[in-house]
Amino acid sequence: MEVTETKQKLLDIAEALFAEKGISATSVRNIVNAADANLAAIHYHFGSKEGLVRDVFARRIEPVNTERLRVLKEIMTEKSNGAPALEKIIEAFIGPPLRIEFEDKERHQLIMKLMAKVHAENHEIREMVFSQFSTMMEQFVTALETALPHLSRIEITWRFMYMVGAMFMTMSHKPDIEKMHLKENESQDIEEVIRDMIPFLAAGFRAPTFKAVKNGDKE
Amino acid sequence: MEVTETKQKLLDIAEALFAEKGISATSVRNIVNAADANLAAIHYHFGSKEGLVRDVFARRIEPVNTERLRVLKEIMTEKSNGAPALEKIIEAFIGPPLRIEFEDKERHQLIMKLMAKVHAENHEIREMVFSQFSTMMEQFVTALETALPHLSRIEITWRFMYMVGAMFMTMSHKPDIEKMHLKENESQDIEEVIRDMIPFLAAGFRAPTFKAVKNGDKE
DNA sequence: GTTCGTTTCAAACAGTCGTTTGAATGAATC
DNA sequence: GATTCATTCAAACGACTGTTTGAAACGAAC
Repeated sequence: MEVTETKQKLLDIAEALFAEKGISATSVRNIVNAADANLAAIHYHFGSKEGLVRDVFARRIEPVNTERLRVLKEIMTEKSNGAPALEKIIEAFIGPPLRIEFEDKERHQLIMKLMAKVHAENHEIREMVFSQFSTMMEQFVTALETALPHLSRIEITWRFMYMVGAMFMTMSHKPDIEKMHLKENESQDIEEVIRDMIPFLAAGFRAPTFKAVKNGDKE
Repeated sequence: MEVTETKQKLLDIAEALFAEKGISATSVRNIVNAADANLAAIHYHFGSKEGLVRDVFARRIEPVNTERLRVLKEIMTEKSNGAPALEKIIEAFIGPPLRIEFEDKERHQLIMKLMAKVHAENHEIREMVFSQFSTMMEQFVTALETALPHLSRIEITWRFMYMVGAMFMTMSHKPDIEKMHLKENESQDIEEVIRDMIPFLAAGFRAPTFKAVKNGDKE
């Protein structure tokens, strides 16, 4: 269908430009020029620039969160032997967003930078992303509560946020780290990166709280 | 001196607006209006908007990094009994930026959000911040190498980035977490937050690598 | 009291911003 | 072949962007 071709192209190119320069620094003229489309195309297809921004994000976020919750549900039902494995919950959260590069090889860096950028741009976009995020987060925090009975809910929430931060850093700075430590144009396999994140995060989650250490608690 | 008053006011208000709306979404007219200054004031005092942006960041970043390195040096010289304490290195890194709110109570949230926002705005600002950051980071990674002999330099770099991510999340989402778990207008003491971050991060740093676990290594 | 250097001011510069308009296109339906 | 529909197009809208200008205001130094 030739109809959706322009729309698709606008989404793709807008995504790339947003990731590169930021949303408010990217003009609709930048986008339509790069997409070989007319200036009015964005308003025809998306109503406004904001509509385009919303669609750009929605297209990426929704499948990631759906996959996260699917895997989490799988883990929580199959935990026949007591508590669910902490490592599996972590993997269910950080795996899907980091792994999308394999469906979309060429522009994985762009998507990742874009996702990391959500936290800086405000508008209603941040609200939209956050509303989708917070309901999913609650389910993960609840799952983590069963795996980490020594932590209160607020303590788990804090540590969950640390995990989010680690994930974002990986998203936006994987190429920088590779540039520092690897040979030119060499790239670390994302599965390897995910595998190496998990021991760090799992050990962090399992760590006794400052309060527990102070009181000399065993667990 | 009445001279610097306007300049100071511009820096303060620009900082607040940048943190609130982002840099490229904040116009020089927004700033001078909020500061009750003339439109040309920014170009008179800073040469350009970009000069203002640079000064806004430099004013906050330099003292933080100086303090970080001062404390790190202190730790590394007093480690008479073998390896330096991992917890102290972590504290030297996350403490100073999180603690600046006590020097600047009213707008601590703004500063924090602004810092977290650096990673999204590109320009030469990101370069400037990153160049200041990377030399400091190298010194911390080197210090961590002595404290964590079981990790390679790239593994430490990755985990260091996770720590940076955790720090940024704390910077930009502390109020959100408080809103979720505390009574209205109640706020968590930043010293308490720092204290609770350290066990998480220290345990993460100490965690054996995936490779080590797979090979059945003891340490 | 006049000169000097610093700072502030109003006004205008050329561009760019997101958005709107109404006509032109082209393929599908009758 | 005419009609209908979604899509594209060039042109213009007013508002806003960062920057520049030259005059006005200011206190300090002589």
